[in-house]
Amino acid sequence: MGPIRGMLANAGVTEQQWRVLRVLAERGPVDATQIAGEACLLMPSLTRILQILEKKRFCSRRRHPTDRRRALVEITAAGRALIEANAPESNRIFAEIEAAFGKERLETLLDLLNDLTETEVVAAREPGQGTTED
Amino acid sequence: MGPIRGMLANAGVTEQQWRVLRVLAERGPVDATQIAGEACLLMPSLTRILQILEKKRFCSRRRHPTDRRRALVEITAAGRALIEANAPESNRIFAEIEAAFGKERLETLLDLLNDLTETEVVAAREPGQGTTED
DNA sequence: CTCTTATAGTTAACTAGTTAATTATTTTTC
DNA sequence: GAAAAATAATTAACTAGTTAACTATAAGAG
Repeated sequence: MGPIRGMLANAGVTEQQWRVLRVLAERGPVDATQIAGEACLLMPSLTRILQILEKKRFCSRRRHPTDRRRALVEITAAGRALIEANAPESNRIFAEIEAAFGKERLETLLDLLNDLTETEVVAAREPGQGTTED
Repeated sequence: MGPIRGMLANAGVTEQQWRVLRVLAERGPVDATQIAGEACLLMPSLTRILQILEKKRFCSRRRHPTDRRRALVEITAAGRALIEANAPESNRIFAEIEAAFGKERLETLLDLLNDLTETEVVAAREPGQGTTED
């Protein structure tokens, strides 16, 4: 992520803030839990990131109309401008990495990582005490 | 790393502290830069981790005999005891992951990750201005 | 030998990951 | 419909990643 981080540092946002902004740009107004899922963030991290993005005027929040527990988060014009200003360079860098590393190998890598995540959860169970299952 | 972290939490250390302790146990007295290299940590992180480990009496430091800039860090008996108490379970968990995920696939994954790290560095160079090279 | 440069390590400031506790609201159950 | 359980989000406390600035010591150049 080095090159991407450098570019984003110039734009004044971090990698995670950028990821959240992209979710907001693509999905329109969404609640925090959905952002967390799509941006791979835990809720406490997301809470802080949204506070920062709001302070920077890159997003705004309002109450969910029918469920007052939820927030509806929306990107602002400034946020969208930031995305549009940096998306080409971001895409260029990713394309360069993909080309240098090999598209197939990159896909293999991502597949393996996904599988490993699932594998670990299974391996996390303590052996020999399966009282509720089976 | 979930299962490992759970085990280490019981032992009162974090993943990174554990990694540093293992380097200390395997290498004997070493300077901080070498620990950072082997444990994949940046120096500022390592500085903090060593301070914590020292506070917990799991390691100690003294001056390097010929270079007073360097520290020589060494594991204590308590640190070694912690390693010995937890190494079997740690190895068991890793073996379980390896078995569930597949030894070959795990090796492939690690190889790909190493390659990607190197690839990214190359991709980081700005294109079109190679004045010093070529 | 002194001035410059490089190296080892620390500190500072900010951001994020992690777990647990907490608040507010909604849904379920009796 | 009220008590209990579940859910959305926040806060707190701690640890670590990251960059930059800084201190102390060592090595090299004149």
